[in-house]
Amino acid sequence: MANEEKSLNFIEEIIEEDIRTGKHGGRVLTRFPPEPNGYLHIGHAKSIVLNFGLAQRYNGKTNLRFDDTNPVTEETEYVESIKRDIQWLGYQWAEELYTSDYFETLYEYAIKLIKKGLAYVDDSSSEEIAASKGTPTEPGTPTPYRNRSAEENLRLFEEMRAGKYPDGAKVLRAKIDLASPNMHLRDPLLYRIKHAHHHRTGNNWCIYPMYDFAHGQSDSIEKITHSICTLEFVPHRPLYDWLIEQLEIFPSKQYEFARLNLNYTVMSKRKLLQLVNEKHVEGWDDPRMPTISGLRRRGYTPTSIRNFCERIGVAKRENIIDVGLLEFCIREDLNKTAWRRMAVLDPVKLIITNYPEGREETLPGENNPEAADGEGSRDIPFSRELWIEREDFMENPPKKFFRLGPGLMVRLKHAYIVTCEDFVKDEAGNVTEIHCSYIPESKSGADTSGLKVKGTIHWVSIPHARTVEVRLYDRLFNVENPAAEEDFKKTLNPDSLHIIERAYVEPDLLNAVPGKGYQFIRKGYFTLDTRSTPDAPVFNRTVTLRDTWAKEMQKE
RNA sequence: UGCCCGAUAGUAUAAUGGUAGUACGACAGAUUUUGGUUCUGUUUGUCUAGGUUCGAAUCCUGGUCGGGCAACCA
Repeated sequence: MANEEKSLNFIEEIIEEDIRTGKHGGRVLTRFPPEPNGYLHIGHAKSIVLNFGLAQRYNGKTNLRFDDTNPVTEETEYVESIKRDIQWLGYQWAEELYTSDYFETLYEYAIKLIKKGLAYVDDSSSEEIAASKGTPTEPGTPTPYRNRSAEENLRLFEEMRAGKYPDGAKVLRAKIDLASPNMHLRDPLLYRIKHAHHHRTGNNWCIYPMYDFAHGQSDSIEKITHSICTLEFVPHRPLYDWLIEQLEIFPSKQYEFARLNLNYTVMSKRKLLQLVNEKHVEGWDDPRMPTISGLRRRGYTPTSIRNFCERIGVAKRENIIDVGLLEFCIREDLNKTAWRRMAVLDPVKLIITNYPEGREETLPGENNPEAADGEGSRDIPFSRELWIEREDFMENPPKKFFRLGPGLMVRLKHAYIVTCEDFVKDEAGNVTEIHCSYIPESKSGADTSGLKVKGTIHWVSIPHARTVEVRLYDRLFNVENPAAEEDFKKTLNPDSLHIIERAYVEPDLLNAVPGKGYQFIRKGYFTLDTRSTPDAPVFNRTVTLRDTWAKEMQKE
């Protein structure tokens, strides 16, 4: 199995073939080209891992290029968040570039096209142009401006740049084929007028290139060898190639893969922005969001996200990945790295009747049972009165219930075996106290009792307990594919956030380090929230533990 | 009904004319001081109809189904 090679995805095959045939001298240069108009999400992570991963694998490099050709939606805040997220994922770009750096070159390219008679200024309105493009089954018709001379086009285009015309008055279009079966070849728009402030070029420009006249050209300027994008750009490829050919510039090639879709969430920036703007979530980094910053705040690790992106594969077929796979990846990582701690989220009091009042013990608890050396241990205070989880006691337990109930015996993790002898209920019928006796010879690490118990439960000593806030998250949407709904917001899960204001934790948890994952034994993985303070600690639940018992109970 | 892309277990993804495999899930069992982890086993698949071939998931043709394309968005 060690010599079994990992199979290649179709892009790796293309690259290996290119290297084999000596294309570009074996050079591999990819790019990650986000538009700075929103935060990166897990779908971008797939693209990042693909682009940067390919470069790493084939001894190449990856540029970070902000595709900032639409000044009205783009902001510096997004630039910063994008850079932070990429680095957090563990990648470093070769160069930080902006399409806006190429505005002058792009303008010259446009001039060249005009001079070749391959572009013209069109005075038609947006509606007129749309109408004249025809339909997929009917060819388009030329507008009255299609046959302007190169000289006139040159003059008009220069005037556009000079600011002589208002927004929408004129556009520059490529002159290709109004009857093309590919709508993108029906004289696509190249430049439009926007008297808008640009986050980098300020007010230097009032004309801005369209995606199709910017992306491929930028790839070419940077000498990108493999320009990898998502499937919706497949029909753009002939235009991508046409422009590079007519401009006679470096022949970058575009390859398309299927974007990531995850069930029970939405992935479009527009929809995510809507959730943020309409306050359905706390912000772009809300732990329920599929954004990189949301996942980070939730407690996901870069390793887990990278593993996820590698496991899902790369192909051209539409897909919807089960969010369970993402959860598997974070559990897999955290299981190996998270330190174990005890926390009681829904407390009920347990009194050890034969344990002397006022007596205390300090018990050792290994930090990480998955590590060979346990990664050391912390001290856990133990006493006569403990908080335990309410669900760990049942008045009338079913046969396979390996926890507490009248007469039942369990081990208190890292401590003693106790037997339940009695319990107290209030007038409403709620259990308020559970009375147990402990077996002194059963102390963890020095057990001479010879007893074997099926269940082990976690606990927190009441006099030593610290109080923290705990936030439990569930999926944001109740349906698998919210985007397919008429109104996706109607399928928001109203219970996606459950706040426990007072949970009891062992004292050492106050030493928790931001960014580190902790396993609350038997409850799940948690991490400090970014809004947590030493005076008011807040923990986010990253993911629950697998719970076969809960599944068993659900069957009945 | 113009053009383009795609179709392999529940979900993804391999097999590049020669044994349909892997991961996650599901199910069963073993281990376990976390009903966690780990380990073992089981289950489920080539959209369809033809054709080429000794042999087809793979090549060809027709069909079916899914997705995309007619923003002064990217």
